[in-house]
Amino acid sequence: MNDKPKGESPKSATGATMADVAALARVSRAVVSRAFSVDPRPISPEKRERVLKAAAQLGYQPNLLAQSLTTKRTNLVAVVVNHIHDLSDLDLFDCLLNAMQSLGKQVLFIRVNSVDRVEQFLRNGVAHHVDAALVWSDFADAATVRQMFRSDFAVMLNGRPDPLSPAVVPDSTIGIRAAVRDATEKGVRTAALVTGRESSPVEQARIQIYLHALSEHGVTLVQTVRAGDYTYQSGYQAGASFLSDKVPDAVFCTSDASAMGVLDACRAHFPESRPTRFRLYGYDNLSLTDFAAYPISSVGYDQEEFVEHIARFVAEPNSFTPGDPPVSVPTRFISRLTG
Amino acid sequence: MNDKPKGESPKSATGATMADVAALARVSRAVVSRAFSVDPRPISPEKRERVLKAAAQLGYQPNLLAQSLTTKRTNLVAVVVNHIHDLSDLDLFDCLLNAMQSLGKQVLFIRVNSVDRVEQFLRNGVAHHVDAALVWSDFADAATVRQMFRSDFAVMLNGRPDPLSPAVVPDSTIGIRAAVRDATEKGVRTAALVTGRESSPVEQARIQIYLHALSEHGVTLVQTVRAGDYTYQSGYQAGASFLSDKVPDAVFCTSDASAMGVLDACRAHFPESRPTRFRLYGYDNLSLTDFAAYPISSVGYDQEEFVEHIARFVAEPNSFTPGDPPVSVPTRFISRLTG
DNA sequence: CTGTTAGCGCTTTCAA
DNA sequence: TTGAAAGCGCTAACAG
Repeated sequence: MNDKPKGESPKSATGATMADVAALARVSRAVVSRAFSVDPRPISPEKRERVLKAAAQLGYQPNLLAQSLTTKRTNLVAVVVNHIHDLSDLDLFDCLLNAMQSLGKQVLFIRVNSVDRVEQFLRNGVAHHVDAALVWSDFADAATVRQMFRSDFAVMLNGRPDPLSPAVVPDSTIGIRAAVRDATEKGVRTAALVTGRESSPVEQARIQIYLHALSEHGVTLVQTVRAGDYTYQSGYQAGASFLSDKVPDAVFCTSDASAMGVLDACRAHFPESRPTRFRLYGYDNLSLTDFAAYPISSVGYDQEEFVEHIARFVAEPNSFTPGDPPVSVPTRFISRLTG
Repeated sequence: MNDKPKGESPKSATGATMADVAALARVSRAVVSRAFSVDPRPISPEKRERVLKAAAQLGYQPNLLAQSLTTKRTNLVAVVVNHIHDLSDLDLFDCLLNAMQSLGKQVLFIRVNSVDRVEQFLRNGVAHHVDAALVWSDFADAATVRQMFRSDFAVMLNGRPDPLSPAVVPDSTIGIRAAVRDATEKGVRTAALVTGRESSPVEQARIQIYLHALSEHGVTLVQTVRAGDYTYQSGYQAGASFLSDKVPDAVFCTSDASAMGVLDACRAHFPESRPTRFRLYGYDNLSLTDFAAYPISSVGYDQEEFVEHIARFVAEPNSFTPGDPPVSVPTRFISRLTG
């Protein structure tokens, strides 16, 4: 109890500052700094004790913004997305948020649904000072991201790898091949492919893998339907293609959302719980495919595992060496009623 | 083109600073500050021109962290949630993110799925310095939030209003009454209520409104099923209650997710596309209820409108005066196949 | 309109 | 081990 701190009085509006604590504990500000430092710094136990006590008394909180001015580290991580409409995002982001927070990072969500927004963020915001940027949005390549955020550390998750940045990508090959194999084992000989937004590199790659897997297993691709984007609605429209007499043995969709649309479009005409005229395969393994109404066979990866890789890169940036190949997370085939 | 800036050379690692620009443009740092200020400050057009040009040349970006050290404003807004599992979140957060960014704010997502996490955030992070906290999580009251974030500006969206903080709440009454009225008009006399996590004040209030609306319309509540939380799975389990011969005329669920579960549970036994033995009403008006498989009559509010109110509070904190009542956003009833 | 001068709250040499 | 002092990058009076 120091009844007369000699520094200026704590301004409750702003919160107590280091100077207030230093005055109360009768030490220098430097000592306060050391007392709060995470890595060991020279300080006598008694003084540390005094400081901590004084801090508690004043309700002192180190100002991390001020801190970051000198340390150049903000404990902020940016998550850059096109939007968060996609159902698949929900499952992932909760997991991600949790992981980042466990690392002591706080997550800045940045939505860039068009390229012209990029400019806006260059002007605006604290975003420049994040420790790392986790990039889902495919609006930009790694180079752009690295300059957009002053951070030199971007983790690419948008299928646009870059030798200078770490990347994590699901390895669709395994899962898709398993799906196609499953189909052939059930007698599928012809197939249709329902694709999403083809400007996305991820989608491009996925399509190639399907094409390859199909030909590899001797399945003839008789039809390709561009469904516009990964939405239910686009899938529903695409579904109209499969109502005629002449339908392929199987329909592969590059997203579960589209597959759900296809399924419902068929149900609108033939009220079975699954399309009996063809087998249906989705992609993403949305938690929704566990709902009874959408028992869609799908391809997915372990999101915890995916996020773990990201977290590792964030926690130990040095675990990445320029030139390292993208980390790949295996996918697997999940069989459900439609497949 | 100044071929010899007289200040220190720009350190490309950190990025150019105000001093670099000032040197290049041959003005004082204060002038640079003014040139970049949003609100009008005295500066001659020529000098502003020179500064902007120099800045462009150097790729200078004002450091908003440093800025906030003096201005006490960070342009950061915290969104505090329990988690982002709920399907209803998806629709809302994208909208919110967009709105905040339009205001030039960046959004910090903070996930506090348990009360003990609060402590962690008190120690950690930049969160203390946000300009505003938008609170969905019901883990804490306004007072706690106000001290958790040093910000004195919290917007309560969790149904825990506080005289000192603005709040926005959906006015469930309108929509729920409309739903019940719709039911009675269709001959409903008895009803069951499927409830969610009752520790949530929002849920508590919602239940009361249902009870009131039911009795008001002369509908007898014959059964209440606690479905645990707002999930499909809990709804599915609850659905078992409605498979016997003796079922109520209508089942009201306090969330669409539960209603979807109830619907599928019934379908598992009676393969109609809607439960023919009772009418089914949900709540939230999830975009999923527009999917053909879940044509659930529901109660919802206009999310754009909801978010607009929030945005207004953030943009003009003074539009709130302590003691003001919560802003309420009307809900409406959306009739679909099941209702 | 402009430049000078203090800070904002904290970290980090560098002597003591 | 400690404290003084010099910044980090920027804003905000205050004279001129």
